[in-house]
Amino acid sequence: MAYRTTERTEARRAETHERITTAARELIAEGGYVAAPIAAVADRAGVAVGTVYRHFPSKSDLFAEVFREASQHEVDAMREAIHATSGTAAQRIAAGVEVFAHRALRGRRLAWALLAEPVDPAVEAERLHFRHSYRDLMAEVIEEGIEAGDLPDQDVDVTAAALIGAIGETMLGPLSPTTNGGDPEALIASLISFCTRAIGEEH
Amino acid sequence: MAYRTTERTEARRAETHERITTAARELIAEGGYVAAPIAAVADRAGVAVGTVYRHFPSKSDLFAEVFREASQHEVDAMREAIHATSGTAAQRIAAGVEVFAHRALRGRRLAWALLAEPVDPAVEAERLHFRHSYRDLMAEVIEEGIEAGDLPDQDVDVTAAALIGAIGETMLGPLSPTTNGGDPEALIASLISFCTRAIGEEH
DNA sequence: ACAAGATGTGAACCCTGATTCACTTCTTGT
DNA sequence: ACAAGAAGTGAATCAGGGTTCACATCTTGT
Repeated sequence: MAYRTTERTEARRAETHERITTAARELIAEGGYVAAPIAAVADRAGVAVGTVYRHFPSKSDLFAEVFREASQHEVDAMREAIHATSGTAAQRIAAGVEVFAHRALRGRRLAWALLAEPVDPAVEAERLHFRHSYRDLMAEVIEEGIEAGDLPDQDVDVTAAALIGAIGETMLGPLSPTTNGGDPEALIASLISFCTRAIGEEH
Repeated sequence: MAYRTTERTEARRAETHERITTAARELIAEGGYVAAPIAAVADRAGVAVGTVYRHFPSKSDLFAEVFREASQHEVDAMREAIHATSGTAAQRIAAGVEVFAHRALRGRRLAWALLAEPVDPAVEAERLHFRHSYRDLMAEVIEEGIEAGDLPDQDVDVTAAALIGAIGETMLGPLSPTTNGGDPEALIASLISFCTRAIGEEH
């Protein structure tokens, strides 16, 4: 063989790869999926269209990866907040919601894209996956709350799913690119009250 | 003028119009939006493609109308269930959820399309509109519950939004064309418990 | 320096599905 | 019966992006 990729070459390849995903993420964060056709991504990344296809078999794959990375970030942040908090289930969930909501508000457009914007099925599948990750976070806390005797018995999975739905829907208002107005902080406080009641914690 | 549309002609036109919307709704109910390109709609309705465009300025308009009619149906059903029920706020909301969930389960594919399937912006706008209708139903009941002293004071709009999110997300599981399994009745019961706790009704 | 393989290029291609429009057919009023 | 307007037709057109591929350039091992 007259060629074997060396470390430096692989690093260069990885860098191009990342330039592409970064470009895609930025475009989505600015204008959503419609604002990110392959040509625009390539342009922003400073490569040719064909290069994108040297790194990703299809547009779906590229966006699935971008989506996955961004979502994982958010899930990790929420997990960290929950794990860093000790106290009742309601307090821990409150911490998670707080972090989720604030991060979402800071990067509204991207949050909206991750949360609700229409996407093609491959990406939708990723979305589903991460919704489940969020549910799992909630379920874990609730489970522990029940075992500790702080929460009444309940179908943990339903409660977790419903909480995630509640959080998502409530945040949709302030996040939506069309709508806007109202005090986000008050809304977050109300949302946390809702969650506290919903898991059945006495106050 | 040598021509003035008469009643019979207008009726015929209305009938064609309806044949088209019905065909579109049926196709969506069977395979979602992707299963309903204009050509397929025209075919099922027994008209030519061009005829569709004599009745609707664009595909978006056609689908917006179909979506609107179908959604209005569902909202009306829920409203009726709520108004037909007397009792505490939780009982009335339970009745609404019950009806919503059962109707959705009966027409899963259509419900999924109305609730969550990716659509173009014009239709998405309709979706937003009807989400608000649902919220308003919830808000009304909660408001009355607070006034009657059955419910603790709370931000009615947030609670209403969160409830709708919770219901939607929870139903997504059984409705999703991909996923399936579990006992829907048990899930609905758990969902109603969740809603009852979430509005803060003592039990 | 040369061969072989890897990476980069971007104009051309293609596919899908919405939309148009010249033409036919049907209705109505005289 | 005829003119005028409305409704219906469907092949042809168009548009927008994703995807390809023949070619150029760069890297590595001998």
